[in-house]
Amino acid sequence: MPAFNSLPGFRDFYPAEFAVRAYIMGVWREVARRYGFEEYDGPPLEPLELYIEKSGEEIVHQLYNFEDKGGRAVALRPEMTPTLARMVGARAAGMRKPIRWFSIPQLFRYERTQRGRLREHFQWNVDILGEEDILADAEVLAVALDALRLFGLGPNDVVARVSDRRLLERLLLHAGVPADQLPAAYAVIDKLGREEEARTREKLHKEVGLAPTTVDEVFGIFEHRDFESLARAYAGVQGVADELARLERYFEHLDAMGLGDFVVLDPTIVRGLAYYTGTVFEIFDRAGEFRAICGGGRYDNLLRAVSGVDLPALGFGMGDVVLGEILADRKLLPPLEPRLDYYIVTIGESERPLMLRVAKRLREAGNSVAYSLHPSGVGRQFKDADARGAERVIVLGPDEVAAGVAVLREMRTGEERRIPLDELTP
RNA sequence: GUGGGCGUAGCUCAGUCGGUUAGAGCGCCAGGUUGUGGCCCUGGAGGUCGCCGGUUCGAAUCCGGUCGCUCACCCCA
Repeated sequence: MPAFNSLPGFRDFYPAEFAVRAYIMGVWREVARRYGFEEYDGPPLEPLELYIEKSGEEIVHQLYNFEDKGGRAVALRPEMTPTLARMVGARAAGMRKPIRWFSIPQLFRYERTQRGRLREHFQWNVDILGEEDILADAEVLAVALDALRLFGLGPNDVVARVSDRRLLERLLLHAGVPADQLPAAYAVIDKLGREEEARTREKLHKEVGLAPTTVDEVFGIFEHRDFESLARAYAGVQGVADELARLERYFEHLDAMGLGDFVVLDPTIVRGLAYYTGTVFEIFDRAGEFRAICGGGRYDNLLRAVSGVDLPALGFGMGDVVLGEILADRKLLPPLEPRLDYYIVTIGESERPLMLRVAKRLREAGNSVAYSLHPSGVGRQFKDADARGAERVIVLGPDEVAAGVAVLREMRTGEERRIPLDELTP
């Protein structure tokens, strides 16, 4: 038994696990690049106030927070958006809009671990700041969906459920929910689908203070799951027609990007975070086996709250834990074995200086090269080459050196040929 | 915070109506094979059976406690 283990909810990344992590992050970076996003990062430790300001005191219970030696209340970042808002807010005046940034921070939260939830994870954050047009909303969702496509997940595997808090606000007000009870109502509605309807009804009544008839009205909203139905029922309500029209454009944009099959309208999606103000979405596996893969939306007021700069913004977070589980479950992780371009086998110790010169030359040309670090039998060296995934083996022995050549073996086919030594050495 | 399940080799697990020295497969190391990998054969290293205590002539096995992992609930960025 080892004397120490990693802390609960924290992962060791042995090479096999690190290869998965690197693959996932590689796809994230590639898709961000394709959409023209720039990478940034911030401090993993931030002032505790940065999170309390936005989400309330109770969030402290899920934070890794402590007082530093200078007496500051600090916290390990539980999410990236406040840091982003702080950074952009500080320099917003001089930055060309819209700002398209992404980051892959490691985030922390102190919670009981369970499937898909650890105490740390890496989360791909993609955000657009300084753009009000609904095309920005579609663009952000497209980035998330395109990444999932590149991982090999199609519209039969995953679905983005989309809604808009502005629309829901109009509908809830119409149903009779008091304006000052909207945040509480959002919090309860966010649970729909995760708990029984009777319980949600009870909470709306007892915790939000809605009359039973109002609760019925609220549930009436969620019986409509498409534009036509919503429009028929509520088009006459103040503002609803405009909100529906904007959401329809959102869907049209995604359709034009070839992503229409991934997206459905779902008025019950509100997201747990308090700061969302417009479109909101969550991406799930269609089978419903896993937690949400990705969630995001528009938060037009957060920058003003954090930095005093008024800048519309939106974005999403996609974690590596749930995504990794789904990719493993669907067998979509590519082979991630170690590999080498060359392995150099020597017959005797006298060839080792030549071996090192050859390796230097090959490495300078960009190849990965390895060899035994101690004298060893030829058979053993070949075993080592095979185990390390060498594509080619170069054999250096007295016969070859005397003839001024080396043997080059293609490990996949077993084909061997002799090549002049001066093609391998400076 | 609540409840269920599980802790035996690096990994996956067997072994538990208490009974010599705790096993297998895979992996690892080495040899068979100082000039050619995968397959095969042989050998080896590697365990305080999670920990503490109790019952007993005797505990991996039974009992109590504890820690850890895990699943679900709660919560959820």
